[in-house]
Amino acid sequence: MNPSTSSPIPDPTPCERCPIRARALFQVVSEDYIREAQKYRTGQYRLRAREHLYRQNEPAAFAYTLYEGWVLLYRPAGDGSRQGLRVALPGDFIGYRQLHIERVSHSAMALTPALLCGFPHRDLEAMLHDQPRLAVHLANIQQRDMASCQESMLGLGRKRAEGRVAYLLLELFHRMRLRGAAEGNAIAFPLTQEVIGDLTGLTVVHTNRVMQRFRAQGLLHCARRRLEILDEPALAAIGEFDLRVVEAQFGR
Amino acid sequence: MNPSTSSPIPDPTPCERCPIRARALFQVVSEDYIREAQKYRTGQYRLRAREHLYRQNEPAAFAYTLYEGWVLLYRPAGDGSRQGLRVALPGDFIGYRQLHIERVSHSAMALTPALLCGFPHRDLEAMLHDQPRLAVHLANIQQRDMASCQESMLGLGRKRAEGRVAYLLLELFHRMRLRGAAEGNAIAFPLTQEVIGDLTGLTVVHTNRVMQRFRAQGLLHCARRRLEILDEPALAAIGEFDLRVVEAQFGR
DNA sequence: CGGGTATTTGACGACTGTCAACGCCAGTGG
DNA sequence: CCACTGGCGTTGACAGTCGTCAAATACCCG
Repeated sequence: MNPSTSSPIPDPTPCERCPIRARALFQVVSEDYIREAQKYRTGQYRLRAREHLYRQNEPAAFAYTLYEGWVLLYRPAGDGSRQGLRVALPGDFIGYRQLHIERVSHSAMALTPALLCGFPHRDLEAMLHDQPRLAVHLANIQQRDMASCQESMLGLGRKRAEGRVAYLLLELFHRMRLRGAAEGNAIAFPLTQEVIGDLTGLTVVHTNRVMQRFRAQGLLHCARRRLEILDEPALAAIGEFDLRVVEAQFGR
Repeated sequence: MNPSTSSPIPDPTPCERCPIRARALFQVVSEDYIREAQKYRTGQYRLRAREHLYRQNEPAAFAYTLYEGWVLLYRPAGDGSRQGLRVALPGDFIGYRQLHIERVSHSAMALTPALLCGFPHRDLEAMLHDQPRLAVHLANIQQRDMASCQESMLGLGRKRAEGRVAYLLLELFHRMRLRGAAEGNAIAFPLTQEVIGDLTGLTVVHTNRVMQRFRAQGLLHCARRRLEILDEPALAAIGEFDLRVVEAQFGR
């Protein structure tokens, strides 16, 4: 559980003005408005691997755009385990929460060194009022997350271990591919089997057995923080993975 | 699976102008605006129990406010089973989907006779532009649904059968109670054990065994479409149910 | 009263978790 | 260069939760 010794609030260090356009959220807002707002409101944050961006029940002050690295969003469970909710990849929008409500419902931990742009909720709300298009876009982002969340519920409730793992791996592979980060049929892949287990509702031990079966059947090759998809049709069948759905959700 | 014989599109019959204020979504919009918009845009729909409001992959044209009855939102699974996503109760907002994207990701079926207010997506989008407060409010509704969805993921991935069922029953009881629809520690409860199984990722048979154990232990009494909570503390412990969380999400 | 729907029961087995231990590998420090 | 350390992956034995199949019973509504 949350160690009471360490500060619950991570210590991201805001740096110079964020150099990148916060693609995920602000792409629909006029450039002028962004420039105006970001000039004094946006900070840049760096996290080391395993560092938390925020934790459940913290008063959340910022929303973020992930620029570099992978971040795990998860819900801590009562017994000390955790349920992975989503893996945020570069370009993703993180940490929006109900306006006027104090606390975040989940935790966010960097899986790799990560670079993020932060934006205060307070200002975000103001921008929503000034820029209706932004609000519509935000609603769409949320709706996309929602569809992904429902897909996960289907997996957790109705698929067996192999199906859940196969789906997760293919989803991550294609999300990376869609942002041009694949090398052929391989991607950089920083997830440990423990994290895969967290995301699929499995134990490490069982995750390991599934991965080994996949490897033995020549479906994939996963080692040294790289994942190579060797037999996508087979994996897609096992995981009931539909590329068109993922492209519609995460493609653009 | 979906019987190819019956029309995939249900046949809701729009009636006279919706007499109720669409509380869930439009409560923040000026009364004048609502009157203006609803005068010619909103229709009323009636469903019988088991009738579908819409089905997955249908081109969705409407969003709805549920006025009377219970509606099950679910994702059909490949093997003909289904994963329940959420139970919509009177007052809930249903069916918003990504603007500009054609198809709904899930299905919605009435569990009881139901009465709904429909609102075309096209007009909703226009209203979002005109009424920024509405957009913020919509984002909040979505965020609330998102938190509920994450809670479900935690349950499906990390709790065992008894915990999932206990949580579901308490959640539904308190959601009904919060809208004044409880009689003491009992509510009208139209869910069959099959639907409970759909929502908790269990089979009917196992759901039945869990329910019987609860009954044998004197934790609840469930029969004749009524649910009575006899030992809430025990159920809350089993389901890791936190009333404050649910009140924060569904209260108001 | 009859037919369909919902609940219940039993036997059986598979999937997955638990516990405990071992091995591999990279980074670190001597 | 080597020993040490911690993280991660791997293995085996075993238990139990939960699914499957099949059938009987209870309930509801026309």
